[in-house]
Amino acid sequence: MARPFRALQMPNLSESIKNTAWRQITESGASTLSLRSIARELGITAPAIYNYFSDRDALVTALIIDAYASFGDCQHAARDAHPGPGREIDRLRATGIAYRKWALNHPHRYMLIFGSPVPGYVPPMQELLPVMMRSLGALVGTIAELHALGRLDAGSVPLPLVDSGHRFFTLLETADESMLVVYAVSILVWSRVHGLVSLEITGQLPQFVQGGAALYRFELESICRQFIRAPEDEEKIIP
Amino acid sequence: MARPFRALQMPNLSESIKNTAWRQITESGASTLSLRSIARELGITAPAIYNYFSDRDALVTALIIDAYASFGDCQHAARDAHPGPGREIDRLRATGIAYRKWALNHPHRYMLIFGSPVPGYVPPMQELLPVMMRSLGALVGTIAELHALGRLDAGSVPLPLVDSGHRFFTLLETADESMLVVYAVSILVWSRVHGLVSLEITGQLPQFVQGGAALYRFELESICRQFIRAPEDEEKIIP
DNA sequence: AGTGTATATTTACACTGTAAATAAAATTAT
DNA sequence: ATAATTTTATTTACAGTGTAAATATACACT
Repeated sequence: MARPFRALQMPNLSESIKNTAWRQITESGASTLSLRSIARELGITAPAIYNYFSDRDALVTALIIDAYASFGDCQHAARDAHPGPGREIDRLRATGIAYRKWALNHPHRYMLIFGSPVPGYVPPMQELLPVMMRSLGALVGTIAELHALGRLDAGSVPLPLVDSGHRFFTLLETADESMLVVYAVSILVWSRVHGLVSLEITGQLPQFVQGGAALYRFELESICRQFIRAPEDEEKIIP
Repeated sequence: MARPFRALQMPNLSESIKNTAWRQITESGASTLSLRSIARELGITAPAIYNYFSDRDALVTALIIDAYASFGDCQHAARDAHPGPGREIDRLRATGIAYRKWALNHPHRYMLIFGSPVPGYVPPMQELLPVMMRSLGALVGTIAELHALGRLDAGSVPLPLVDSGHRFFTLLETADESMLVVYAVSILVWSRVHGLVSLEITGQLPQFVQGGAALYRFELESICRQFIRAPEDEEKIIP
């Protein structure tokens, strides 16, 4: 007996595989992910998965892409909740708060995309870079808005040395030189929220501090204080 | 045939096991660590390791403790390279530079202790906390010195809410209330260097920036600028 | 109807951690 | 010196993993 006709019971098996994979990941961590256990839970055999994902790594990559999409959606939603001119700082704060919130809600997904994810898995960057860029686009975009308004105080931040041949360079929508300072500041901001959030998620912060929320808010305000200068109020000065 | 007499050839097998484990980790990552491959490389059988480490997790824990010791030694050596009063900021900078240097020299060890280490491994915090505290003691100590000199500008940093029953509380050498602000600032500083270093190590920074050194130096200076105020120069003001 | 392709199965192999029983070497006690 | 004991390694075994190969069936198209 081979291939009992299940085609009507499991319409899109590819999605089902990813779903149960997520379930197992959020339940017992990304480390115990196993093709056999996924197949067992779905009532199929393990090699059947190879029709949908050529590899275990291919499945992990698909999961990572989904995670980036979910993360990016949250980031953009938070930013777009404060539209209009004059509310750039609100947008920056909102993306910051949403960053930690999403990470705490999906700690395994966060570690899957921003930490060292899975044993032996090396992320295919050329495939992940687009979704990664898009997910961080909410932050970068807001920083760019502040820069355009002349309200970005980057200090003497070292500019990224991006060579034109680098693949990343082609992904910049507006690749003009003035954007480099935006990317430098974005990276610094990203690294700061990532540092605090990753320590909190991996359980190394609660050993010291209960309630990472207050510490995180303080850090967000420090970031705003360092990189944002007050509006120029040109009407008041010029006349 | 059982137990060929090898006792003279392998004096301290426990150390040899850890050494080859480190070799395999630095060679192909902490994920591909395998008791069997360690045994194979040492010319013994896999179950023999169980005489020295009750578990695979026990071996990983031993490795983590060693990594903390190595990291802590570097941190303290960097700090102690600038002794004497009036050089507190040099000590802070030195520990910061040494932090990144050690992490880049031992990326797998860094991820082993500060990232999500190994599949299915949950770190026994009550065992790791002492070495962890000691390794971060160089930073905390320097921050405490600055605080004692009245040069710490903590702003309105939220204080850690440590309950007296918490095990961490008993580990503080000087558990007076005034130290809480020192710990809060230390955590913030730690999270910032960790954020940048972990992004760089996991290969997510080079996609954007080549040369994380300049960015890291900028971040260290930002940290100093935020948390350290100029010395009071009492001789100049009072008379 | 017949053919072809997609999808699943079975089987198999090389790996992993680890438990149990066993045996020899090393140490200690008599 | 001989006997008993402990330490340290062995072999064997089991359950689990990813994945390659061959096979067989359901479905779609000609």
